[in-house]
Order: sequence, then C-alpha cells, then structure tokens
Amino acid sequence: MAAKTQGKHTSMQILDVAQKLVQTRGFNAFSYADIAKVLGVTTASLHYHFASKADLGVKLIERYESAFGVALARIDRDASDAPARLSRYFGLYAQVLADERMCLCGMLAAEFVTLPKPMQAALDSFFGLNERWLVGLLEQGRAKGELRFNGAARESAQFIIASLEGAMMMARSHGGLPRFDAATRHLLAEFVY
Amino acid sequence: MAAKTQGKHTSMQILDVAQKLVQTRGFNAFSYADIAKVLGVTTASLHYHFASKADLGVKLIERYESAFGVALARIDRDASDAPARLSRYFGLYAQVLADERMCLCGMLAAEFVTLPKPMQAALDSFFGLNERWLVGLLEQGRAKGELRFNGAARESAQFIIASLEGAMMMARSHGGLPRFDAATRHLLAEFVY
DNA sequence: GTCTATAGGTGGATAGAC
DNA sequence: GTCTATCCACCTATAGAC
Repeated sequence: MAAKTQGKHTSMQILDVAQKLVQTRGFNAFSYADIAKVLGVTTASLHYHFASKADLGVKLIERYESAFGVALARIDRDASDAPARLSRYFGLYAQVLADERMCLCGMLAAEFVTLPKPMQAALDSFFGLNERWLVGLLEQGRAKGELRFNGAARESAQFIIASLEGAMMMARSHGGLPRFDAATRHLLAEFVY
Repeated sequence: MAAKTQGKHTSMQILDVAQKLVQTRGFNAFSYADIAKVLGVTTASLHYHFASKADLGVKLIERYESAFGVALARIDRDASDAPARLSRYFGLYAQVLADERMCLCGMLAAEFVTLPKPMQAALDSFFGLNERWLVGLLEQGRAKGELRFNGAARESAQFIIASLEGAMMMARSHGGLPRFDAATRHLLAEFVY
C-alpha cells in the first residue's frame, strides 16, 4: 500500500455513502448534507466531485450497473447449468436485502417520473442488461431441458425482474429476508424442472 | 342534488389531488404547494383541512384501504369461483395502472423508512387486509380444486402481492400496461388449474 | 373556510479564499 | 480539494384578519 490511489478515494467514498442513502431512503429523500455529515466534509466539497445531484445520481447507476455486469460474468463462469445460475442471480438480490437495502435501481424505478432524464436513461440501461442476461439464460435453459416456461423468454425475464424487485420492496417493510427467500423459492419452483 | 354536502367537498378534493400526486411522484416528492396550485387555493387553507402532511398521508391510506375493502366485497359478491375472483383482484391493480398511477401503498412501501410512524402503521393495515383476503381466497380455491399451490397460503399470498406491486412499478417505467398484463397472466397460469 | 403574511428550516448550488 | 460564506428557491407550518 504505497502510492497510486490519489483522488479516487473521496469520490468513491461519496458514491458509497450516497448509494446506501438512496437504497434505504430514496433519491428524493436524501441530501448532500446527509452525505457531508457522514464523511465529515462540507457540501461544497461534494459539489467539487459531483457538480449536481443529477450528476451524482447518474454516476451511481453507472457504477452499480458495472458492478452488476461483473457479478453476472462471474455467475456465468462459476455456475454451468441454468438452475444454478438462476439461483445465484437471486442470491445477488438477497445479498443486497440482507444489508437492509433496496436494490438501487428498484428504488429509483419507484421514483422514475421525478428523476432527471439522464438518470432515467441510465436506469433503462441497467434493466436492459438484466433483461438480456436473463433472456439468454432462460432460452439456453429451456433448450437444454433444465428450465420450463411458456411463450417468449423476454416476458418471463420481465416477470422475474419485477417479482424480485417487488419482493425486495415488500420484504424491506413487511416480512424481511424470509419473505424474499420465500419468493425466490417460489420462482425457482416455477421455472426449474 | 339540493343540500347535504357542505365541507366534505374540499377535503375530498384535496385527498383526490394528493392521492394522484403520491401515486405518480411519491410522498417525498410532492408538496402542499402542488395541491394548492391544482385546486386554486393557498397552502394555509390546506392546513385547515389537514393539520400536517403526516396527517394527510394517514387519511390518504385509510381512505384507500376503505375503498379497497369495498372493492374486495364486491368481488366476493359478483364472482363465485376462486379463479374469477383472483382475476378480478388483478383487475383492481390494472385499473390503477391504466390511469398511469402506481398503487398508493406500493409507492409508499418504497418510501417506508422515511414515513412518519402513523403512516407506517396505516400501511401495515392495508397490506394486512390484502393478505388476509388473498389467504382466504387461496385456501378456499385449493380446497375446491380450483387453485393450486404448495405450502402455506400466506406465503403464496405474499408472493402474489409482491409480484403485483413489482410488476406495477416496473410497468410504469418500463413496459407499460402490456407488461403488467403479462405478469398477471403469468400468475394466473401458475395458480389456476 | 379561506386569505395574507411570515416564520424557521432545508434544499441544491456557486464564488472565492486557502 | 476543501473550506467559509452566501444566494435563492422551496418546504412545512402558524398567526391573525376577513
């Protein structure tokens, strides 16, 4: 741990704190002052790193999608059959909820109409990534006889995403992690032979 | 239409406007000024009818739950078999979405941790009503051989509620009514013989 | 019941010193 | 990069006249 880590530090810390705030309270219910309090800096300093709240929001989503992409690649690498991959995919969401957070993009989806356009576009991208990955998994799984579902894979993919986000949202206020786990068992029972 | 409707008017109008605002923007993203603008009154006047925003929020949920209870009773009266009742139940949600609104309580569930305690308690009550009604429907349907599901009815009821709220939330920003309808077809296919 | 006026607070954001 | 100081818009809420 010698050199090589200048500047990155603060921006990353800001994103970490902001992400947690959005995941727990929502984009409209946190302020620069909230972040500043946690990090012991002033709001003016935050504006140096992220000129506007909209800018911060976009960066938040982009980083989240990027990390999600890495996690999906790891699943593809480590798990070979479709049922195992699907189960691991559900596990990604469960991990977030176990930390008492809502999915960043699920929370933002609820606030969608109030968000700046650039954030809406970034959200489209995140859900697009999820959908494409799930569609690939579902089609491959069905072809191999590992998964079952009727109709277009896209419809089932959208249903799975919506159910996961909804289960997360409801679990956070009513039922906790057990309720979410029950939901994923439900989905696995439906899609896995 | 002669006498008999004094005072009720404004309070109801306020609730109507506020409800639409919460359903589209969320509780944290609307203000008394927004309501005042629509109704052509001042914010001071609104505080006469609802002393605080928290008070308004509670009344909003209570009225919503009350209307929901009436709708459920109507379903029980008009539809006799479980599949028809389930389908009608989904239709309640679809109607809300068709007006480009989120379920009032689904939206508030996303904001749960930021809400005043009395609003949280009112939300508990709303979801309790939904759950109990669904549990009754599911158990009766299974007993009659009209519906199929494994395990406790409560788990399936919670799964259905979460899926509906999630599908609504996602449909509002990504996919619209067709996506929600696809989700309900998915659920019907799963639970109905 | 609705108004004017205003209090007291917080929001995001900027200028300029260090 | 971080600070102090500040702007201006908006928020919830109240007092008191009408």
